[in-house]
Amino acid sequence: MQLRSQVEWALHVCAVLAGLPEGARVSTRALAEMHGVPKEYLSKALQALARAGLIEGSLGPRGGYRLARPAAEITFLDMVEAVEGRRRTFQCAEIRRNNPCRRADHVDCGPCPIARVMAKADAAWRAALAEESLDALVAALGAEVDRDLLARTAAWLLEGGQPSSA
Amino acid sequence: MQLRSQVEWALHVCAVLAGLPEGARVSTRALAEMHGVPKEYLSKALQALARAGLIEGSLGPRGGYRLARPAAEITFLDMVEAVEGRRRTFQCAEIRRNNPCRRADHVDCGPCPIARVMAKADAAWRAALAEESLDALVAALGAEVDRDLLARTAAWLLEGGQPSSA
DNA sequence: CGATTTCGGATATCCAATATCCATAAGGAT
DNA sequence: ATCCTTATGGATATTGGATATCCGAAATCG
Repeated sequence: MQLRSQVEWALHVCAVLAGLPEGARVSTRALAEMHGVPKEYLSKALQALARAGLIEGSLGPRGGYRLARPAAEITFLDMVEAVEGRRRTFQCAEIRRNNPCRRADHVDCGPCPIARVMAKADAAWRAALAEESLDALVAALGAEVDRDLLARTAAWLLEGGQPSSA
Repeated sequence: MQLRSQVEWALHVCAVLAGLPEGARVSTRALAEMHGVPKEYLSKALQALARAGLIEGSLGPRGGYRLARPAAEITFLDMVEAVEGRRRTFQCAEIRRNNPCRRADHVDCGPCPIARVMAKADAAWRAALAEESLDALVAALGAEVDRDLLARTAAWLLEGGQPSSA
């Protein structure tokens, strides 16, 4: 049970966007080059984030993506679910119904107790993700990462990154 | 991000075994018929549970599986990890290292803050699973499921289930 | 011995994740 | 107006893991 690699990309991209001056846009190409991932495929993750209302893109030269709302109002859960979807990690197939000892008219009293436990664990995972906001992440990065590197990276992104030929 | 269907099977199988008289064995065939799943494939899940020391199989006629230790000492986490493995749901690929703005000699101060958050959520999920024991599940089933159905199913299993031809 | 059952390797099948390509629409620069 | 840049979204490989089946070997029981 692995999260898609797109989730990791999305989280890093949002962290980058949140660390830039408000309203600044960055192109998919620059984001892809920065993280060393395929541009066309990263684009799908960005589209998912945009559909979820977390970021917004604009067309044309100097176009690109920026956050659609303040980083304080974006949680890890928002970002993960935007890319990964909201389906629970455990999907109950109700195999208890296959028991040949059941009468044809048997009715279950309630949801499968096994599924209930798994759903509780799933909820705990999502709750932990919902507790962490994007701006807290940016604060942590600001405290831990070399300031010069952050500044150079921001400048590089705002210039559009290296043209793909260089 | 979906758990394998084998996880669901394993949980149901353990619940069944825990509900039987101590030491009673049930064959893979009976378990597969009861749950309506392919015998040979279910067998793989049972082997994983056995490798993890949760159940133990025995060869020969009247052979089969039984719990390897008391249901009170088996948690959902034990069962899930036995089948699904212990790899974290989020695998950090360290894509921050791909940033072209980095100096060649750059050294990170600590683990990727993004991975830290994801690991915390993963830990919350596992903690929730570790809190639920197999015997609590059996108790819940005993309280919720029709007593007659439980008794009929147990008898059916101990008799080896329907021969596959019937 | 013969029937039953687990064990584990080999193999086939299926599907979602991964990855690429392209036509289209739209915005900015000149 | 025209050209370049960029996001959008559909179509289409490619890949790897999950799913599923088969079979020989070993062990056990009657």
